[in-house]
Amino acid sequence: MAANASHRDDNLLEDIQTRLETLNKSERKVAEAILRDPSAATRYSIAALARAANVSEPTVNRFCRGFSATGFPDFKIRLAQSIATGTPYVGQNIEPDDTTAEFSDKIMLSTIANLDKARQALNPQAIAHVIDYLIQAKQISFFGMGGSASVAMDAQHKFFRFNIPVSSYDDALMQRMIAAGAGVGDAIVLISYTGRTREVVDIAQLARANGATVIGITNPDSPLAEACTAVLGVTAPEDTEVYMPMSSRIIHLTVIDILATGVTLKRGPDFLEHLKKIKESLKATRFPLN
Amino acid sequence: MAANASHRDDNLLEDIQTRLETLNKSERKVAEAILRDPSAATRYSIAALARAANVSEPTVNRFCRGFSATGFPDFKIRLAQSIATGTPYVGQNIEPDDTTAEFSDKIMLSTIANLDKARQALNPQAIAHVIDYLIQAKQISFFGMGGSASVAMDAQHKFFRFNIPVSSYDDALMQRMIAAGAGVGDAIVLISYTGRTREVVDIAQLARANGATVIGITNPDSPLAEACTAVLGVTAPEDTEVYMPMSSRIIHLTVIDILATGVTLKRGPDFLEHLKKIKESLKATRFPLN
DNA sequence: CAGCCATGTCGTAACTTTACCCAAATAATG
DNA sequence: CATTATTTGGGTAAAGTTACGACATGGCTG
Repeated sequence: MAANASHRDDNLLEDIQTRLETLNKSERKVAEAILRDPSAATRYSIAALARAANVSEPTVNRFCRGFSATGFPDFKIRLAQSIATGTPYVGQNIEPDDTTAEFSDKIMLSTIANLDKARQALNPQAIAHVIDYLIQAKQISFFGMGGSASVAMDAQHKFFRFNIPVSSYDDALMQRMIAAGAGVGDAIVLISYTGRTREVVDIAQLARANGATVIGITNPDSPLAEACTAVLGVTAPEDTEVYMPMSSRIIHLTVIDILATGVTLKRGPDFLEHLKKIKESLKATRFPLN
Repeated sequence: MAANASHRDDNLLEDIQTRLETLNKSERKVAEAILRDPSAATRYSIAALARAANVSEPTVNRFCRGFSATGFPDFKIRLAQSIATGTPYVGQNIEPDDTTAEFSDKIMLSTIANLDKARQALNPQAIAHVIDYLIQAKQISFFGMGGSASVAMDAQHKFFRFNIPVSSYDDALMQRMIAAGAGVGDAIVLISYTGRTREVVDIAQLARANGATVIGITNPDSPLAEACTAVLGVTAPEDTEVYMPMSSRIIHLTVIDILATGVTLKRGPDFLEHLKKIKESLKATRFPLN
């Protein structure tokens, strides 16, 4: 896992994109040639790329060095990895005249990219702590409003399989009532994209004052994060683009998956039998596979 | 977008792993040398790799050709992509004694891998059709049961912003009632992981018999898929592993994102104003940024 | 108009690939 | 069963590419 971590964080293509402005004339030509068709660039020789960019070979070489590669071949390897990480459309927004194939791909890729960013930002220690809290809880409530309501509901559905009492609420009043009645031994998981919704922060403070364990799946530097016993930070991807959907829901869901898996693992092997029974119980409702 | 699709599906590292048995003595030495440290292999020259594997340079070259590369440099590029595509753990299941960091990473990576598979399998034409159906609909209902209930709910939340009447149901009886009362001009979107739940198939047939447009987001070869007017196939990733969560929900959600975006785009620029207003309306509920 | 930075030309070194050859293993035949 | 074809696996060496460094030139700035 650590082995290739070093290559992970430097998304070369993104770098090229952002540094485009700061480059001088001929290096920009190289950058543009690469961005025009990044995957083709990985197949070019230095001579071919030089020709495509209308510059000389050493210029290409210097360009590569500028991006802290030891030379052109090294640069190509890094570029190849960067492409595979899935960013032909890095930063490229959805345009009104995109074809269905284009915007579909952009959405998929940006979702993937965001998940990967979240993966890198993951804090295993914090996750381990939250799992411990959840295991100790006598009762768990998942709260989410607006777009996070469905995440809370999904969490309930997943945690339902452990035999702790679990509920989810998308209604502010219900949430407030639960928070008011909560106490030591109760865990409340608050899911919020921004972590800035007043109502949600209020509820967190109320529950915590009553002695409940309050867990936030939210933006790490937000009022909500401060109000929680433990926080799983999901740095919100920028929401500047009109058409781009929020991928935060999807990251939140994946975090829920991780928590549920963590709880399952801690429960030990005898618990697996219980899970299998639940799975079996669904078979009767289905058409058999041929 | 199509440009790099060709390289996408061939996971070289996996290939090497599986074909290891079928290789002859010295080619196996090469394979082993690569597998010993794949990311280091991308930095080797052909001579260095030959030395590491105790074979001659042409042997390495022949090995590369065996994996349908045009030569060693091409092979290295493909290897680099294969590593970046994120296969430290792909295929590797979660083990009971995994650390938090390990299983978290595995879940993230497998989710990403599944999303990428879905991306490749995407059928833009089918998506375009479904978008057309949704735009023409006078009313849209999203149906999902069990784990898909939250997906349906999320879809409702997203489509709510377009000013068509939208609802979502996770209750079989309600779904049946809606299906019974549906008619031409109504669109019903059924979300199901397996596509084999009897109840869901029934409902699809009922709604369709009444003239409603029935859209399935489900497994393409399933009874449900056959009962629908249009299907967005999401080939279900294998569900063999006990600990691994189903990533199908996440794929379904992303498909919902794509549909919602498609509808937004078709609605044209004046509609963006409407969306902005909705966004603005939420500001009052939040703590300001600083 | 002097100096410096940006860019290109050319030659060389490193690397990859091809062509050729030998050895071992396998199959075939007397 | 032995001996000889034949195929397969793999290495050596030379030819062909590709990339890199040193140096030269041209354009821009002060």
